[in-house]
Amino acid sequence: MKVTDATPDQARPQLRNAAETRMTGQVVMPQSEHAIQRALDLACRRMRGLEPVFSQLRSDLRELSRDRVEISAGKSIVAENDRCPQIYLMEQGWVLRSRGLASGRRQIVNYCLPGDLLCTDSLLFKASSFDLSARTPVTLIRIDAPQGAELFERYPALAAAVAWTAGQDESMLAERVVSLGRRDSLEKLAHALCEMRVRLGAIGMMQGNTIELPFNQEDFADMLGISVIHVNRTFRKLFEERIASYRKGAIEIRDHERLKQIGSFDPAYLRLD
Amino acid sequence: MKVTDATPDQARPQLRNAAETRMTGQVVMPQSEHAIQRALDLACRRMRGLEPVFSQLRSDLRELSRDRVEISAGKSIVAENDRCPQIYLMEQGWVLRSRGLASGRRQIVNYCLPGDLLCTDSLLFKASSFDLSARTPVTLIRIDAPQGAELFERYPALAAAVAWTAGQDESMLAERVVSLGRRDSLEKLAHALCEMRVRLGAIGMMQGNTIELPFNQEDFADMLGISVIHVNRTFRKLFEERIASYRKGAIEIRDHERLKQIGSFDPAYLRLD
DNA sequence: CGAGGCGTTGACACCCATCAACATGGGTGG
DNA sequence: CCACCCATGTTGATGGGTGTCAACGCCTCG
Repeated sequence: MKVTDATPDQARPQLRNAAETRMTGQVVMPQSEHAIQRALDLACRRMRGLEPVFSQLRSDLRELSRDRVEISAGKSIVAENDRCPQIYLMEQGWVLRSRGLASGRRQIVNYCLPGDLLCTDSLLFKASSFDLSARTPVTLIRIDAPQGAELFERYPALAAAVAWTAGQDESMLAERVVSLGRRDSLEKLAHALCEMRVRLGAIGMMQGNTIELPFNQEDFADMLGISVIHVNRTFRKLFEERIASYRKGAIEIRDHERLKQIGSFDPAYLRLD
Repeated sequence: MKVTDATPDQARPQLRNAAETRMTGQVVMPQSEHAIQRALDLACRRMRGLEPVFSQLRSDLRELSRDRVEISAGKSIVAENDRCPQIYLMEQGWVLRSRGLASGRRQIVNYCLPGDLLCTDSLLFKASSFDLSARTPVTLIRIDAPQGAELFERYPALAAAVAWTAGQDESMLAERVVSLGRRDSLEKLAHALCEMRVRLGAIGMMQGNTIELPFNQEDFADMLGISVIHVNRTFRKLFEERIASYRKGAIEIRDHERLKQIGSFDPAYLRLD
């Protein structure tokens, strides 16, 4: 299901009834200056190095922003091999990019957080080779950016932000390749937790030393490339060593230094400074 | 060692003596219209979808291209945590991007071929978190592109090419994440061979059904995240099934259909069409 | 109260890493 | 021309990390 098919008209009521929401999984809401402002602030926090064009970027995104879309948890935003004709700025929630294999296996490629640009590859390529879906209720701001060359000629600041996003994503994926290829399960988990701590911290979503997140152990399994049961064993090991403790919806980091050490974590690849 | 430290002056003789070459690992050569033309042709072959700006891209790259650098096999082009102040257009050879871990393990993140843009992230970020090194003798065309916002304002076509490269790299890395996370060794190897077949074919480097490449079995191990010995066993399995045969420096694909099927290979992610 | 999602634990099997030994071949130096 | 070395490939034995299967407990929600 593609979000963009849903509501071309903007005269629609702001909230539908619950039944309709459940069926379509989406609600369209009007533009909101406050929401755009907040998401833009988060986006700019991630993109140090683009400061010179921040004001231009803000005005570009304001000019191109359309309505907001609210997607209920579990719904797909863009399906594999599907075309997503525009980009989104994330306002709230967690989004997963994943691929399902014929054998039933699944691999989570990365996760997106408030302030991230979604579907940036739609501006350059035909179709997405991955599924993009809402892990929690998600709110997106629809951005009507022109595709291909026109984007780069007319909106250089936005183009820079798109390129920056692609570059940051590439850097994070490269690090994930290292984890999946050459770290054992304990190292993988430790590294992933360190990454979450920094990414969430950068957008003000850390609650002290606890990571609040909508991942169950199966999500960790599909992200780290190991089995659910082994995720459980690995969390237990971290718990026994008093390094971190898992409970449904939250992970408490007790010994951050050892966690960094186990995961050989160096935050440079996150490109946050 | 950074290539760029070597030869600020362009008055240097075209070829140094062999001893000097062996020491520094690099030779600087003058600009060559023919070389640029050839590399540009290969680059444009990869970037369908940017056709509208090809002529602009060609003139941008011609304007910004400086001398050529020849790097001998095994030398590092950019080291981990090092700064690479410019980008390169690959003319010849194979380049590996990899990361070494403290434990001695190594992970190859991706490989670059003629026509690829190198170090594109240097235009946006401070330092590289990976090592970039020549697997064969490599020839690069140095491109003096401005960094950050200036690039997007003054050279939109080149900026588009940089973004396109980042997007394509990201897509390939996402696919590698799937392989490393959720495919067993036979599937990983089959998928990697299919990918090589298509990528080399796209730039005219396939010799019929044989892939000529500078990878030994240890390189495959570090790319696929398995051990050397298991690479050997896996190649033997492919050989026994008459699907592919490995010999030093070349791999012959005998049954391409089964190879694609085993690796669940779909070339869409390569973004070549 | 039942059902289903999620977490936990144990038993067992298998994929793959590790270690060791040997084969092969190309390059180097005598 | 030969002896030697080193990189690379090949094969077997063994063990460990991890996957798979099964069962059970807890909690939430309808």
